[in-house]
Amino acid sequence: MKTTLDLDSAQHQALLQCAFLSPLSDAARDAVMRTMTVRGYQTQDIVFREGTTADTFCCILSGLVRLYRVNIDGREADLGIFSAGDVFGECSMFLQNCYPADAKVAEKAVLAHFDTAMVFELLPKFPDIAQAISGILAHHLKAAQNCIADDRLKTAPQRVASFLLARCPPGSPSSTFRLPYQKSLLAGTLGLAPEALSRAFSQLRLNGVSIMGRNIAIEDTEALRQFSRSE
Amino acid sequence: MKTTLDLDSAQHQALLQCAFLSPLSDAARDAVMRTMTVRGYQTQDIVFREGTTADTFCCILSGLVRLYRVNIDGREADLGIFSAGDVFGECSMFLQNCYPADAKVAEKAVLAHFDTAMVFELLPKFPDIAQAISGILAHHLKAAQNCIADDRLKTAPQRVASFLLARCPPGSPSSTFRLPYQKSLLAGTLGLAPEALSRAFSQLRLNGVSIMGRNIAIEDTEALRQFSRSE
DNA sequence: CGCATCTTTGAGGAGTCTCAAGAGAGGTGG
DNA sequence: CCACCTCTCTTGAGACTCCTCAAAGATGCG
Repeated sequence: MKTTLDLDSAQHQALLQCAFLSPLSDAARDAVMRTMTVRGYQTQDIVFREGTTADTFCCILSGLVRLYRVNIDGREADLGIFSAGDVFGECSMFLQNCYPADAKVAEKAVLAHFDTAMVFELLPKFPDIAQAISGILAHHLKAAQNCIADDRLKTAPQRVASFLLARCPPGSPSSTFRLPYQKSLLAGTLGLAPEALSRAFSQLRLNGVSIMGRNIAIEDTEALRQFSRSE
Repeated sequence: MKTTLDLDSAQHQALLQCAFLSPLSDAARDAVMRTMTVRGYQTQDIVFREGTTADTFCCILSGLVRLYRVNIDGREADLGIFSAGDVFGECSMFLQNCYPADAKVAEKAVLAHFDTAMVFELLPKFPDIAQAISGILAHHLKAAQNCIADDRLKTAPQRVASFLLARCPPGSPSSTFRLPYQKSLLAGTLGLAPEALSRAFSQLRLNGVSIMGRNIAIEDTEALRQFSRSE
């Protein structure tokens, strides 16, 4: 394990509890950790670009990374935002070592890189590695399908409501929390222009949602859930 | 291998060349084939429903299957259409044995079912099985990401153009072929109302595409590719 | 405290959906 | 072989959602 940075305890925890490492046996974890490099990034740094050779895939130890596609005109479509403990870029391992999208740092980050080729070599010896990666892929796939379904079936305020409900503790009748990142980023992941997100929030005020800067208070989660499904 | 139906040679070929079985070693293939059941379906038959327990995942031997999500109002959003040789429902194996969408037969089909629990048991013994499934998941994920990006960056005519170009032999300056299924199904997979697809086709006539029923002729693939990326 | 960045609001327009009606294709039976 | 029926597809008109551009108002950082 080669680290060019000292990790704090939260970063260590993110690493060991991520969906890639946490299900592994000790032997498999040791083996993949030997292919690992840790690197720090500044906001706006490019982690990788679509179509380039995939040498590594990443686990986020801290910070935020945005995955997106770019148009020929330079317009961008967000595929997801990843935060501490998330794994991304792993699918390149099964796509001819080619990244299927761009990844850019959205907030100063520390990333653990695993060597794609070396981990691939380990698959036959440690069956639990492929299983862990399958689990990650399945969750990413389900998230992408959720995104497609929401884009096609829900209006902007309904999508925002779904997003907010996903970060309420399940079962609680009301909830208060802070948005995990700035609103323009959130707008992107929901497939909206920033102005549309702003207007969606205004409309949610009528449904018992208070917005003060990044702080959100939801009066009645059950009523909001109702709204998020049909108006 | 338990078959309740006789398979023709095309169905046999679809089975053996599918992304699940074709990369496997003989021993692994034999093992998973022992968990297999083959069943015939009529159009509109439900293969499985979102949220139900996933006993099996499927390989299509012939026919068409539509994967979609349903709204509380009954509105549907298509996640994909699968045809002979395609595998679907495999992600349930890593999602607590729970299907993430509905699957319905769109055209009279014969499906090979693999037992989810039994195949899962085989993963430690045959590492290539998890690897094959990872490959399928990665391709499904990339397709879903393509879908999100196209929905957000392209207009209806551009999405239709992309779809048509994807079924032209690569490198050919012009091309003629038949749509793989009826237009209302195609509209669904592109996230369009049937009327919008019809209007998109009208507009593509101005870009050198002839439409006669299901038969398509593309005059200049390169020009159409240009159009599909930016207007 | 001042500046840069992010967010909100307004107005206008592009794109797609819905509903409704007409045209076409494909299959069935006389 | 043709008339008929059904199903699919096309066309039109109007409404709605969301985007774009522009400017004003917050927010946060040095």
